[in-house]
Amino acid sequence: MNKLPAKSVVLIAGPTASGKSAFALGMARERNGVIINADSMQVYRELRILTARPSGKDERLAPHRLYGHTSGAGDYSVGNWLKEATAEIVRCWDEGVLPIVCGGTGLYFKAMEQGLAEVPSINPHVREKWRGFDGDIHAELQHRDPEMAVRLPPSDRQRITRALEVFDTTGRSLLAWQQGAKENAFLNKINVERHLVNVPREDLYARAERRFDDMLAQGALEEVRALPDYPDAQPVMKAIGVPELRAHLRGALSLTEAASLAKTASRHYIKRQLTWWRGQGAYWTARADGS
RNA sequence: GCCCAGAUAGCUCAGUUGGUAGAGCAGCGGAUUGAAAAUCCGCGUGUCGCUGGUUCAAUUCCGGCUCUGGGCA
Repeated sequence: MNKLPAKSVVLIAGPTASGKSAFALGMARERNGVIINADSMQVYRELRILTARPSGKDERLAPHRLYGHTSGAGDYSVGNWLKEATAEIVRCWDEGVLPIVCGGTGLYFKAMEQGLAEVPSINPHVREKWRGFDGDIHAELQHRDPEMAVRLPPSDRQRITRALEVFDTTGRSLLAWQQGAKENAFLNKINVERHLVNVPREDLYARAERRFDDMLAQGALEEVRALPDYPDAQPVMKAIGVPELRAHLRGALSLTEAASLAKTASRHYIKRQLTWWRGQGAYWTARADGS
């Protein structure tokens, strides 16, 4: 592969258990690169085994950034990631090394490629108010922000909550905020090399299932036992395997049942990732030159 | 060997007072702009165990058989 012009970035995306981390590692070694994490769960320091974070050995073979660098106690999300990841990319350029963004969180890549609405941070009080709201949340949105309400099914509490907290703290519809997102896309004028690591679905399923057993053998259960008792709503608590193993630790499930449920959750996740990338055809499938 | 209860979608089961059947889970498709490993939407034809009989019509009623639980010997 040829050396890319000065301001360039490599993006490596793909479903979980596709082998993208190894691919990124090989590339980083060959091309003097730095690997920047684009996985929403691998950022949490509490979960190394369960999120299949690169090992200490891998980290010694090439520089890795944004892996296990934050606590699950916080409220990390796309906005934080985009800010940190772009800072890391710029730093790579300054140092003359190749930034390789690698991960499986489609939304993170989308935010980097297409921009993210610059919504001010939400007042914690307002956030709490809506997350804990007990009544007809969709009716509340309908009342304040009918435009968003039409776009969201009453069952999608998460997005409705977001729309409400944005409207409540900014006085503007989330829709209005989202309109301006495109212009600030970070990768607009940058040389981008894309790789979509693809593996047949059956293989992904089989690998993910085997990998979960490996995780257990490596001490995933201890990792979950050591996890502080954060509220269930914290993203870390939703990592695949955490709810299942916690249920086992509290005696509600046998280890076998917990493992089986976690494997099912992995399959669901892989399926959603495949759907995501299929849908991103315009940005990826056409431009990715594969592995 | 006898008695009882089951046998319906890949799995767990519901149901049809006789007019060929439906939920949950799994699976598949889709959406996706600050919780995204999250959140949400859509998709259900399967010899209703086999075989005779009654009936215009049986998965549903009756008989026999097979298998699976449980009980009695």
